[in-house]
Amino acid sequence: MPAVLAALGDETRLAIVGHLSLCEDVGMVCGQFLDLTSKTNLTYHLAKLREAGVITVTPEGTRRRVKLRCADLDARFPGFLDTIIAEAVKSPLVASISAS
Amino acid sequence: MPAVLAALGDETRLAIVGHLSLCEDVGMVCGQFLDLTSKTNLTYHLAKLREAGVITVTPEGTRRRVKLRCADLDARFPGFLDTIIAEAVKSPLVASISAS
DNA sequence: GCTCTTGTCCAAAATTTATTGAACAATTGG
DNA sequence: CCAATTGTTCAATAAATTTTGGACAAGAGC
Repeated sequence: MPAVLAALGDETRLAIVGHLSLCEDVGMVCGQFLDLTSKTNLTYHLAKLREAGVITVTPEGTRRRVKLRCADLDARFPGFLDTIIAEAVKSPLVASISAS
Repeated sequence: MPAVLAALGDETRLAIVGHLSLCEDVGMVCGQFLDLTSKTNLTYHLAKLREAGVITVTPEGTRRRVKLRCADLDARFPGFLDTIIAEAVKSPLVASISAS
């Protein structure tokens, strides 16, 4: 739990989660978050989220599909994710991703 | 919101919140958390929680009474605090405070 | 086999957080 | 007033996190 909170307690990662919540089923590809930060740094942040159990990253050709682990999180911390994403989507950083 | 998450994404502070949730109305006095860390460091962590809007600290003679801002947090992030403290109270650090 | 795209890995640098210790305020109670 | 209690402030250190750049892996398509 502290790990999940720490993972989400960062503007960049919260923006990623916020945006992932807008396309739960489809997920996204790492490159779509390049407005937020550099490619290398993105790998770092996504690793943090993955280690905390917040997202899954599955290879898909030369890409990687990133998805929010909604069901798992809701099972572990009921209601928690809903509150988080309700706030996360308000971040201006989320809009910056959508716009591109 | 990121500030709140960052504030709670720390074992020590989460333990403080967990224990405060056990005595919501009465609150606690800083000295009661000295099992967790040093006096100086406690001032630091409590400041973090206060700045994030998680607790209030009111002078009471030579002491300071620390309280969880349950109502305010629930108004800002409905359901959030409940999930947090449900997990926070499980921390062994919370038990270490109770025992003393 | 090449090349392009998409990401990762690694080591270094920059930044932020957390922790410590010594000295200092404020209040209480004798 | 004096001493004890309770915390704070400040500057310094330690440690963890974030960011960067260069080189590299792995698949896709020509």
